[in-house]
Amino acid sequence: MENSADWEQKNLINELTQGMELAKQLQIHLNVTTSPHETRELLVHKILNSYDKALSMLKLNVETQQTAAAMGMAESPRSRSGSPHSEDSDKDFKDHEHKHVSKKGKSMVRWTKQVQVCPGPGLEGCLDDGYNWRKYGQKDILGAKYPRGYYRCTHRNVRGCLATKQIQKSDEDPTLYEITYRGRHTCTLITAPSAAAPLPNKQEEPNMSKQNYQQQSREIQFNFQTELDSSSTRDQSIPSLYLPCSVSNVKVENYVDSASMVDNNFVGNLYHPLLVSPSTSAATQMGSFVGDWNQTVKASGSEQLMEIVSAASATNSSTVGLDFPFGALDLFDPTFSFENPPFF
DNA sequence: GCGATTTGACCGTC
DNA sequence: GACGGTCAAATCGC
Repeated sequence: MENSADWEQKNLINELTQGMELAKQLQIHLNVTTSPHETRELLVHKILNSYDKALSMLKLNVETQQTAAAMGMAESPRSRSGSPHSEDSDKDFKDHEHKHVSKKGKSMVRWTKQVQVCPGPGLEGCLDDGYNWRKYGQKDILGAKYPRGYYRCTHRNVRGCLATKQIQKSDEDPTLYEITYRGRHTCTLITAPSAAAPLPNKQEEPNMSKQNYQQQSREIQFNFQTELDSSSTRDQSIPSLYLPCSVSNVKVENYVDSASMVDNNFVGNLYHPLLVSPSTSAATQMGSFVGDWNQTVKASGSEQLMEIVSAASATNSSTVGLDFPFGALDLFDPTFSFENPPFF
């Protein structure tokens, strides 16, 4: 077992190192204006593949450990659960869900993101994170001027996606929203692109029409899924999508969740439409994780990419945990920071 | 009619 | 007991 672990670790280091080298190459190509677009894309694909492999290794490892640990996991179902075996997928799921709910606060991945929205029409669109959210409650919070909205993933009933989020408007600045994400989207792991199509809910509808957004998101997700599934495919262009107009500050409040890490799919989350833009590819964003976790990367416009890549290249960390729960975490926010680095 | 939202009530945690 | 989180019936909108 010990040898096997060493071997896996070496492979992991190799993949991560390779990813870093590729990121460096990409950086060079980005500095050269004459560099063909295809070359950059190719590098992006390679980086993605490299990190995908690394992630798979990590996941496999974690999964093995967690499966054993989960065997003896205590259950604390809530009293209000209905019949355990119902034809209704909703009820069926709820019963399952109640076994996790009581542990949610402590064990689920939770992170907060502050979003400064742009005033004017389509304001709520800035809050969009690309996922389908359904509001299930609203509550006045003690000491808060504005009520807190509770949202869960639309695919919760059908696919058991446990992701939820809370939106709280700031007291001081009404244009500032604090969005707390809990859990991660498992719907994006199981589903075909059409099923996981991100679509802003009514309150967060962006300027783009609902239909267009949905279609575009589906295409993007599909394209990227295809890309990684078949690394030989090189000639597909990277789809583009607008980025939110928000300025965010992200805090990971409770990173390590062994249970959710098991099904964590970082690469899958990279298909997230908002994680894709012409100027900032998912791969280069991944590079930012290789850097110092205490570092706050601040960048804007085209400089953003370079700084993030630099952060990746400047650090020689090969033991970085890449199993991120940041499904909906907006890695493209011009400003993001992590408190309590989740690793090391 | 169906899906999403609202809102009062319930439950668990501290 | 207070508070936050969730449920579920009622309501709304397409």
